[in-house]
Amino acid sequence: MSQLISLRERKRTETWVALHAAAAELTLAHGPENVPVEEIAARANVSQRTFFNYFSTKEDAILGLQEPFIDEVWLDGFSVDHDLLEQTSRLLMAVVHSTEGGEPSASRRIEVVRNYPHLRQRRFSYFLRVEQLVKDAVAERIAESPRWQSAAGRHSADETARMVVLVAGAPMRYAFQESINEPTIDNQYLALEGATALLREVLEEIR
Amino acid sequence: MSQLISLRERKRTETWVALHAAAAELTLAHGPENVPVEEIAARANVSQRTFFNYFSTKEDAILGLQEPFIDEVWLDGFSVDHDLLEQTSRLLMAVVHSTEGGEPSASRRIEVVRNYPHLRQRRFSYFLRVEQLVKDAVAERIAESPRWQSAAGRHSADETARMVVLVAGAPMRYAFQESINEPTIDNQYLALEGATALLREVLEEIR
DNA sequence: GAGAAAGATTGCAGCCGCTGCAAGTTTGCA
DNA sequence: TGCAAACTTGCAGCGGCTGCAATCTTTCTC
Repeated sequence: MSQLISLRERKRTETWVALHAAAAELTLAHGPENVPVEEIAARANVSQRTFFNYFSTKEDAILGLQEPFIDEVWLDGFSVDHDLLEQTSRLLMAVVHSTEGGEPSASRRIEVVRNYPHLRQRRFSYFLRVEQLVKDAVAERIAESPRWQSAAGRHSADETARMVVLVAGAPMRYAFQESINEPTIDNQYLALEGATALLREVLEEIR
Repeated sequence: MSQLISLRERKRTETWVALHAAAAELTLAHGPENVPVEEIAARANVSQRTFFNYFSTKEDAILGLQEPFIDEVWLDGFSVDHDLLEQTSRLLMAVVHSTEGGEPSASRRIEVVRNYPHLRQRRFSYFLRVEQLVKDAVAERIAESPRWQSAAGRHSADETARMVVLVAGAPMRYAFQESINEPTIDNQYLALEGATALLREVLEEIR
């Protein structure tokens, strides 16, 4: 009864973490090009073959990326009729935050991403998958909302949701970049606050 | 006097085109995984080694990507005081359009991108570089504009420009996706028109 | 128009990321 | 305790990509 999760499962996440940590640390020390997968695996006490059972790519290991998912809980207070922009923005952030893992790895990841543009790109293209996931969730809600059915007119829920996510994603992209440029801002949520405000200002001004 | 460009230069772009064409065609025929670089090079009558003198990556060759740049001409009518959103959007499109080359390769590229998600991601991350380029151009203009100096208040020109590009980039990302989903729309400019309109509607509704 | 300089192409040898397979080991469950 | 499912591992191999040094082609200069 003490073990809510099986030994197997525990072991698995353990080596996952070990591999990610090893990959990130070695990368920070020597640069991604100078760190063979073999070395990463060795540092985590597994074979090279096992490494590729956990990550399909060396870059994924360095960044500690895993399949994004949406926890139903995050959708609890979610209403498309109120502050849709900010809510969607937060939902995006929640997904990224959960799959990227908070913990000490956060600052490590930021430093990695800051130093190596190639990895930055990888992270952004990971964000694309997240956006798609969120888009589907939002589209579903919009489709159910009476308000949007009349309002959005000739556009489908999916089309509208896609655009909403694109706009709502802007603060998050911005926050990504901000955390790269502004090392002192560790907490990306902070950057996100500022970005959302800035977004509103820009939209106001652009009108 | 007949040769405004040197023979060397002509030859170079010739084999560039040949390589890109070979890569794209073979990919459409057999899928990117089943097309070794050796085969692409052979079809373009060059050695494999030469291939890598032209493209740093097989994927780049398939998509025909090259370093993005901003032609000064495109900035002629550009004013940050009027329709900034649409103008920036068009600037983004101009850059992408010029570097991706119009010609017959356009429809080929769309098909490639539609069929292979991995290449789609590559194209998107290419778009990131374009955005950064455009951001710098816009930031410069904003910095010079009296209107923005008073308006944007506590944000720097660079910050503001970054956000503007992010929002203005939304229709373009949307158009990318649209051209993927809606095969009949060959001309991405058309998709862009619709996307910009949709963006305005969404912004209106979201308020 | 000859010869030097600059640029492009090529083969070769080799590193390393990544994969499929088949055998071995560990964990979960009845 | 014994079987099934999950996980690890070694091995052999493909193929993308690189540096290097030799050769060939275009351009420049006088």
